[in-house]
Amino acid sequence: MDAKILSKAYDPRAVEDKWYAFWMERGYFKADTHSTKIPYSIVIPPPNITGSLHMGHALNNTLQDIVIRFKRMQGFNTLWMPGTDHAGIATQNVVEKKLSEEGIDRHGLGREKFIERVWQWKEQYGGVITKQLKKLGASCDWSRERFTMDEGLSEAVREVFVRLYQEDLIYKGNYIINWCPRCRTALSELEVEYEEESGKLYHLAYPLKGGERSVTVVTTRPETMLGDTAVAVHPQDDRYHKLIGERVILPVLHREIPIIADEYVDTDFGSGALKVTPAHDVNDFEIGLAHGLEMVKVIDEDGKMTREAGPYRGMDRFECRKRVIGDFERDGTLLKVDSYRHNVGHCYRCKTIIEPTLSKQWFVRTKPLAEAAIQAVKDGRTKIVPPVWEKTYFEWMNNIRDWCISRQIWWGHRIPAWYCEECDETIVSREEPHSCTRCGKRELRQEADVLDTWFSSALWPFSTLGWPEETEELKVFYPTSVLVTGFDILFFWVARMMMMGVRFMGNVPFRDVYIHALVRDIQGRKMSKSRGNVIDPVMVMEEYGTDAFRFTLAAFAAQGRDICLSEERIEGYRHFANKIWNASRFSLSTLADFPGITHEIDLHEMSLANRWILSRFNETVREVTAALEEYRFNEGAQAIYHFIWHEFCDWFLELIKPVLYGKDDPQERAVTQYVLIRVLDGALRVLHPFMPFITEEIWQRLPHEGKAIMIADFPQYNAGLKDEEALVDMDLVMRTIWGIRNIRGEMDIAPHKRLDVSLLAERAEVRDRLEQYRTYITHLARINSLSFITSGEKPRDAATTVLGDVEIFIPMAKDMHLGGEVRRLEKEVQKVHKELEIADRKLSNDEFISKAPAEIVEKVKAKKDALLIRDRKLTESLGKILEIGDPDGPGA
RNA sequence: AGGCACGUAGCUCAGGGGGAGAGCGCUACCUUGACGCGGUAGAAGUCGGCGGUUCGAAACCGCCCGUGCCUACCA
Repeated sequence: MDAKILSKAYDPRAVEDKWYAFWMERGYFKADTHSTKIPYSIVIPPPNITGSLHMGHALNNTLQDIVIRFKRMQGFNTLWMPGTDHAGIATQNVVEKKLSEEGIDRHGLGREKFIERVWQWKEQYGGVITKQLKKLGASCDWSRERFTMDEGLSEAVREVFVRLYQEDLIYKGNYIINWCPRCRTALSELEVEYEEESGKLYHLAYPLKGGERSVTVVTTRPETMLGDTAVAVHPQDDRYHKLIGERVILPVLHREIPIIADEYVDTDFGSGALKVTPAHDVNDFEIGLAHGLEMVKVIDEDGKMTREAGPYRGMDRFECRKRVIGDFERDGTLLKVDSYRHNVGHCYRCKTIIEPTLSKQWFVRTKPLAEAAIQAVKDGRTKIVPPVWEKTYFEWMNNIRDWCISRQIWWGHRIPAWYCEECDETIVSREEPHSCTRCGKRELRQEADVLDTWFSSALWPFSTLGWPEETEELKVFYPTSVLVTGFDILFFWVARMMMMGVRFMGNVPFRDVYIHALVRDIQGRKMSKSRGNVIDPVMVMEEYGTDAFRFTLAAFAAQGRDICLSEERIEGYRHFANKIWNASRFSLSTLADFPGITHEIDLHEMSLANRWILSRFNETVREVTAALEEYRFNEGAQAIYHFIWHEFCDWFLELIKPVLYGKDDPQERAVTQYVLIRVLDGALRVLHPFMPFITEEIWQRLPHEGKAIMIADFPQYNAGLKDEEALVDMDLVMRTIWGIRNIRGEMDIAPHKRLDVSLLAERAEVRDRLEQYRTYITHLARINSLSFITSGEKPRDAATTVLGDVEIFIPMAKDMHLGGEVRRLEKEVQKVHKELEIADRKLSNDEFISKAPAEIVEKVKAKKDALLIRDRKLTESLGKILEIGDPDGPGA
C-alpha cells in the first residue's frame, strides 16, 4: 500500500473491515475500571437474539456510537456495554417453528430437550445481530458482552425476585389477564396491541324469570354469554330500577343469574343493561369481585370452549360465536345486529386475538416502585430528553397497574418458586430447596412458569455490571451516563429500569435518557415486513458505505420528529464522503514536501485565508461540541458538513492553491501547509464520531502523532482564537468574488474566459483591503486584469453590480448581450425597490420608532441608506447602458 | 374519547419575534492541474387556513382543516 496516493474515489469496502479489526486488536473499545479518567458509560438496549439489524437498531446504535466516540475522544473513561436479550416468546416461537419443519413438536421433545435446542439455536444464529453492529462501527466493549440468560444475570433475576417477594411486592393471584391462545401464555397489558376493527354489536334478549318479559343486553362477543353470571344495570336507571334483584334465565344453558346494580354501567350505551362475564372481561371481572359473583371460564387455553359451555364444548371460540348467534336467531331472541367499530386486542408477537381470561399468575405490585421512579425524574436525578417525554412517563407511571410477570412458556428465567406436594406450601428461594419449609416433606415441584423477558431487561443497567456482586464496574460505571432508546419501549423498558434501579441500587440507572425518533418509510409509515416497505440497513451500508449511512441517520435525527428515510439523502452523504476523500487526496499531494514547522507562528502574520479558516474551524468545533452534548445530532452533523464542504473545500482549498503551487514564497507555503494539515486533521477528528471509518483511513495517511484518530483528542474550542477581523475581511473578498461570478453567469460569459475587471470603492480602507487581497480575487474570479477606478472613471459600456461598498465593472465585449444586462439590472433594481418599500414602511411608523429596540431601528436605517445608494448606482449604470443604444439592437 | 407531535421550495427536512434556509431534484454554462460522487451561476415558497397578542408573527396564543402517533376504553 502506498501510504500517500489515494484512489480517485472513496471505496468503503476497502476500508471498513480493516479499521474495525484494527481497533478491536488494539483494545481501543475496552473500558478500564482502574482508570483515573472520569467515567462515561452507556448500556446498549439489548437486541433480541432472534433479530437481525433493522433501521431502528441502526439509528439507535449509530447515535450511541456517536456519543461514546465523542466522549472517548474528549478524554472520558468510556464504557459501552453490549449484549443481547433472550426474548422469551419471540425466540421460543422461532425455534418451535424450526422444529416443526423437522416434524418435531416441543411437547413431544420435553422441556429440557427443548431448552437445549434453543441454546443450540442461539449458538448458531444468535450472533448475527452483533456482527451487524460491528459492521455499523459500534465501538462496544465486546469483551464484556452479556446475555440476559447468562449465569450472572440469572442470579440477579433470582435475587430481585426473592427480595421483592419477601417485601410483598411480588404476589401470586387469580386475576384476569391477557391470554394469547396461540402462544399459550399470559401477557402483560403492554404486550397487547389494540387495533380498530369492524365488528358487530348483537342485541340479545335474556328472558326474565317468571314471566314473558325480557331484558336486552348488547355484546360484541356473544360466545361469552355462556360465562355470564349476572346482568348489571345502573342503580339510578329508571328503566331497570324495579328489576334489580330479580333474576334472568340465561338462554341456552338455562342458568339463573341475578340482575345487579353497579355504577360502572353506562346508561347511554346499548340497552343500558350489561351482561357480566367475570372470567373473560377485565371490567366484568371487577364487577364480579365487587359483587361476589361466580366466575365461569368458558374458553380454555387454546381458545376452545370448555365443558362449562355445554353444547358448544370443544368448539373454537369464533365458531362458537357463529353458532350462538344462529341459535339466538332461531329462537327469535336475536333482536338486532348493528355494524360496529371497536378495538380488538392482539398478541404483539403473533397477532392472534387476545382472550382475557381468569388465570393464576404472578404479579409485581408496581405502585410503591413507581413512586420512587417518578420522584427521581421530578428531582432531575434522571433527565429525559426531549422533555416532552417526561409527561408521557409521568402519565403512565401515575396510572400504573400491577405487572403480570409470569409466562407459560419454557424459554426464560424459571420462577424461583416451589410447591410442596404434600401441604401445598409455596417456597420462594434463591437456591433450590431440599424440603418443605413448613411440613419438611421432600416432594417439591418447581413452578413451571418463566418470567416476562422484560423482568430481566429491567435489571440490565446493573446486572450487566455484575450485581448482586459488589464489583468495581458497578462502583465506576453506575449510574450510567445516558440511555439512548426509542419511545416505543419507554414503558416496557425505561420505566421498569427506573423502578428497579432506584429500588435495588438506591440510585437511578442513568443520568440522561435520550429518546430518539422512529425510522419510517418515505411515506411516514412504520417499516414492517408485512408491509414490505423495509429498507435493510445492511444493504444500505454495502451500497453507500457505512459512514454515509451513519451520517444520514445523524443528519435526520432531529429531536421530536420521526425519520422518513430517503435513499437520495444517503446518496448525498456518500458524495460527501467522496468529497472529503478528494480534499484529502489533494491535501496529501501538496504536503509531500512539507518541511514541518518548528517555530511558533504568530497568527497575525498569517495570510487571510489561513486566519479565516482557523477561526471558522474553531467556531465549528464549538458548534459541534455543543450540539453533541445536548443530543442535537442533526445540528452537529450539519455544522461539520457545512464547514468541510462549503468553507474548507469551496473557499480555503481554492484560496491557497496559488500559494501551494507557486514557488516564490517557500515560507508562506510552509505556513499554509501547516495550517492545511492542522485544519484537515481537526476536521477529521470532529467528523470521526459520525464517520469513523473514512476519517481513520485518511488520518492514518496524514502526518500524525498517536496511534489512531479513534483515540485522538477531540478539538477544543478556544475563545481566544476568534479572529473577527479575518471574518470581516474574508466576507468582503467573498462578496466581491460572488459579484463578479454573478455577472459572468448572468451574462453568459464562458467560465474559462479571463476578465478585465474594474472595482470602485469610495472608502479608502475598503480599497486598501481589496488591493491587499487582489490575488484571491483574481484567482477565484478568473480575472485577467484588475484595476481600481474612481467615480469619475466609470466605464460606459460595462456590466456592473453593486455590493455594499464596492461597485464592479466588467467591460462588455462586442459579443455580449446588452439586452441581457438591461434585464439583469432592472431585476436588481426591482428587488431593491421592494426592500426599500419595506424599510420605508417601518421607518414611517412612529410606533416602530418609539417601541422597537434602538439597535433594530438603527439596523433598518442603515439598511435603507445602503439600499438607496445601491438604487442610485444601479439606476446610473442602467442609464448608461440605455444611452449606448437600443438594447435589443445589433449588439443583442 | 383524551393527549402529544407535525403541516416551511417539486421531494426529504432544518430553523425560529425584526433580512425565508439546507440537501436532493430542476435550468444554463464548464474535461479550470482533489473531486462530473465535481465546479459556477440561476429559477422556485401567500412558512396549512382564519382570528388574536405585538411597533413587528413563519415563529407566541386561540380556533379550524389535514396528517401521524400515544394512552384509555365503549359492554
